[in-house]
Amino acid sequence: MEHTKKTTIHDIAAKLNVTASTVSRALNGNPRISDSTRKAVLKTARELNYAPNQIASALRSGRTQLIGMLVPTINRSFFSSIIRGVEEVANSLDYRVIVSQSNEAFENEENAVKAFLNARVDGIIASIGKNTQHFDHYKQVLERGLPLVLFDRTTPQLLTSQVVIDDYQGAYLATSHLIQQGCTKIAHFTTERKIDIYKERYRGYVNALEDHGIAHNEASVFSGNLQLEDGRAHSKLLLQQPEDFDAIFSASDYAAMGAMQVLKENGLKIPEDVALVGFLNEPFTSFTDPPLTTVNQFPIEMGHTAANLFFNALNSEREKIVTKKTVLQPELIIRASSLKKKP
Amino acid sequence: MEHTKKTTIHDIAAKLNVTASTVSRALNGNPRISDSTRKAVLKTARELNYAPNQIASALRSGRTQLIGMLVPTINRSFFSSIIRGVEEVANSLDYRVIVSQSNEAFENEENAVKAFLNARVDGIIASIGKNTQHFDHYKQVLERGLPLVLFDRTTPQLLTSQVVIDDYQGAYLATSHLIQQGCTKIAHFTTERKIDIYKERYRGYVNALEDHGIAHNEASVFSGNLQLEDGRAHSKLLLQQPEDFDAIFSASDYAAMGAMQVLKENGLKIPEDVALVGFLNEPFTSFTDPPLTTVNQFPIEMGHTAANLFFNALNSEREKIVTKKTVLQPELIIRASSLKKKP
DNA sequence: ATTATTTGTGCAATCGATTGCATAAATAAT
DNA sequence: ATTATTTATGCAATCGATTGCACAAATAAT
Repeated sequence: MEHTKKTTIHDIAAKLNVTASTVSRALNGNPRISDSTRKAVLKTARELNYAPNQIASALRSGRTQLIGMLVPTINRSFFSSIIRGVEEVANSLDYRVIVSQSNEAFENEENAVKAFLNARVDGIIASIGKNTQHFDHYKQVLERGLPLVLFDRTTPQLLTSQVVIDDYQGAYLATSHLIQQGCTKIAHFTTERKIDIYKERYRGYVNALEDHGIAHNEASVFSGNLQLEDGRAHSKLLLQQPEDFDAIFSASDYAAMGAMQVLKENGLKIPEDVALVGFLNEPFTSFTDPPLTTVNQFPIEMGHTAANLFFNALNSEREKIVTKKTVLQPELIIRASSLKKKP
Repeated sequence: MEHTKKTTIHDIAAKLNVTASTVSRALNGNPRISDSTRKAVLKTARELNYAPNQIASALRSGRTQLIGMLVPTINRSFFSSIIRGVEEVANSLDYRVIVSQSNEAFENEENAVKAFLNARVDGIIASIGKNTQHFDHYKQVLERGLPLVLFDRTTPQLLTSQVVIDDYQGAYLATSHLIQQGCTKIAHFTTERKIDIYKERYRGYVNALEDHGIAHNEASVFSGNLQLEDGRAHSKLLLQQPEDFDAIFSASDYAAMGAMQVLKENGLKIPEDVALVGFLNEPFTSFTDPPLTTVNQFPIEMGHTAANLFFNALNSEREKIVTKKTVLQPELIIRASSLKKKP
């Protein structure tokens, strides 16, 4: 099969009896090209169905129009929505997004960043893995003068732009809501992991209790991996404890779901006997019975913000890169699992 | 800030008093290089922290190690899982994946393919949008001799490798299962859209009924957009109809979920009064009450398969590209929503 | 010992677009 | 009419790696 040979600026140049330089300048809007030449070039380019070879352009100019995007897991709603958000902004500016996943493995994370650098991406947008040991690979990115934007899972050890949601505020809203619904004995599911976001949620929970004059009892806080099974296990313990409880605020929707299952299995009514609030607005939360109250993190908007920060950094003078930490406000989505009073 | 200048093969060459050609050959395992030189080159490369400039390599060799991947929507579990699957295989072979989404808009689809070609990807893996008007943009890909793999939403109009699941079989399994559970009046939710996969599911439904000697009644088939609201609407109609029904097989989990809601709102018990089966194994299906029986499409495996077909095409002689249609077998995941008899 | 073959490197062109510098032609200034 | 300036284009190097061809040195064959 005869492959359509791709047209280059040289083909256009030959047809018009000018040089490739002239064509290149005409196509790039260089003002030193006469109107007549420019029009002729554009016309011929269209006729020959010219498409620029971005690889050649990238080699010469040093800009590939590629963004490397690293997430722990591609097929988790939160992350895929962020990718979506980044893609939307990037594509509108004629940038493309390369995705890689770390699967929470430090080695994968290092390799992905290296691969991005070898592919000569113009910068990186990433969420740090749970098992990250150090940040040397990210520092290399910064040393090369490339924009680096961290989202959701960030670190103060890197001086670079970041986007997070206000986890404290989300937890505070969630807990306050439960209190407003008349709950006073509110358990909390969290994790030991040293990731800031969970500490912040814990802090929001504690502060909301205190601000409403409720003594916070450390026996009501359960630590695990925040998966469905953890939520189930914590709930069983709760049921065995002598202390009563009338609500659970879980730092993850999955663990909240585990709680919902166990509570229902034990004949407890939600929200009448126990009110339930999760975190993250996983897609399934609107389909549980009852639907689960949760905290929306606006992942698509987070993606937009990350992309905007990226392009800010990209377009600023290297010396003047403004590193900016953007904190998005979460939203409490109130559903039946916590709604004891009719509003 | 001083940016670490990237080392090139010329730096290595200079240090060893050889030429760049020799270095290039040594690094690429060309057999015409002596062992001693090769070792020296590798050693120096390591010392200088050399990383190849893939852009330069791509320009010369014509291979970018990039795969363009086009999906309708990035943040839908099915598609993000396929992306995940493709990414896993691609990364293990040192290829990177660029993702774009069409949002089901034909124009976006065309633009994405063009952008991929301009970025000089080595090939494309795509799922056709619902509103695709023609396939010229895909034909261009093939004319350039680039591998093109279609998954899930494919078309016989393009002679290229494809991966689909056996929708007919999935529907047949689902319907047969309902019959085995004792159901005889089984409604079906489908869509008018001219996409093969839904026709196949419809066919599987009808054939399963006939094979079990159950007359198929067109009044039990409801057509819509297969979203939650459609499922709700269809179910309300079903309840108003004089004919009785004891099961619903929905071609989508969302519509099945809508049915579950309406049935429960009307005091019907699932599965005792009406058994329910969906399709796609959306993540939420295991969290509904009762959990929803559905058909698993193995999206990650589908991504693996798509990637493998891609690399097969890439590595075969252009003249001999074997276009292969792979049909994956789906799995019926039986959950409480359809389990009337204890097994 | 002479010719043929193999082995290891170098030379230089190439991939396609970009860009600093030079230069011819056209226009403006004196 | 001559010089200065502007305008439009060409020349050639460059980005970094790859590769066909040439060629000297080393080894094998006669």
